Amino acid sequence: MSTRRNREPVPASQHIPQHPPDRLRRLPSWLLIRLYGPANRLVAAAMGEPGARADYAVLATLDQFGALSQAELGRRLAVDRSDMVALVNRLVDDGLVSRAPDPTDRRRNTITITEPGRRRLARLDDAAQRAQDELLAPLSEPRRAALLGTLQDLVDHHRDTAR
Amino acid sequence: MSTRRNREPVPASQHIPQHPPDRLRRLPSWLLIRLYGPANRLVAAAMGEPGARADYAVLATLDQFGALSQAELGRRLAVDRSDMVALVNRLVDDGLVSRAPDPTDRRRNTITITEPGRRRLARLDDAAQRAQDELLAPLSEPRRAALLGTLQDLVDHHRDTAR
DNA sequence: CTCATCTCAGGCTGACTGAGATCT
DNA sequence: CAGATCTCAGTCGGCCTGAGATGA
Repeated sequence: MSTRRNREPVPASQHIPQHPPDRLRRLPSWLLIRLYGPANRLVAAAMGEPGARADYAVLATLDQFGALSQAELGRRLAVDRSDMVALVNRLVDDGLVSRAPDPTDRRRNTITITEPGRRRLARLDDAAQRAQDELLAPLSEPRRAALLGTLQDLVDHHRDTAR
Repeated sequence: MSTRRNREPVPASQHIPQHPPDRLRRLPSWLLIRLYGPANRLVAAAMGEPGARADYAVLATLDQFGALSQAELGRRLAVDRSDMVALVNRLVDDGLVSRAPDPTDRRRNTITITEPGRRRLARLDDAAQRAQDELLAPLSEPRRAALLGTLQDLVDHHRDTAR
């Protein structure tokens, strides 16, 4: 086990890049967790307003699948039922979706995307794409494609497993 | 723009897998953010105690680089200076590291790994490896290697960029 | 009766900010 | 003086639990 006690010469000003230990650099879980921050920051910055990432997820889901209940939105996005209430509240207040009781099952709220919601979705699409370019900047096209496929397989595998 | 209004036949009990929209499935940032949870859970479960992941990171860093200041620990691990205080406090209380003022620069605390700390590090090494196997379960060896290299490049690229 | 849905209230953690004291 | 370090206090968002009301 490599326990070096040598004191490296430590310069006064410490703004040279400082590497993490090899153990962590070789740990996929650590790298994934470590990338959460940058991914989050870049997307948030590209989209402007706070909470826009969650808006984007809901609007994209409604655009593709049509009107859904809050519970199904939560299942598709892995968002807690409890947080979905507040999220949909905000979207309704902003006029991006509408909420109406489902006539066929009166427990449910049917959430529908509105015209302003679609316009916002289109703008957020652009922001999302810009963020990807920054996030993946050091990667060639083939490596981006390989990464995408691998991440999809991991998410699929842990969709049920998780929780 | 694909706005389908067709009501899919919705069975009463909804425990069939529900996919996220294609927009998100093709978004590396979303996939990365989405994998934070599973990665975190698996590592935490394998390591047992809560906070063990952070312990592991600090102990691995001290083992490889020798005694470091809290600030440099924070830089190498991308942990906030403020959170590092509480983290080191806990490690000191558990006897896994020792904290002493640096004689050459009295602003700094020199953090050193202890013998019990090294034993805990070895145990956490095993737990970390087990967690990787679960996390990467659906991937072949070559794909795991490719993923590792890609994630390393991304982390390296955003080490300075981030923040 | 069981189960699903929506809602609210609240806890917990990780990431972060601001400010102050100390020291180089 | 500027800048680095350590510490505390506190905010904010994501994630999660529990419980109640309503309805299938």
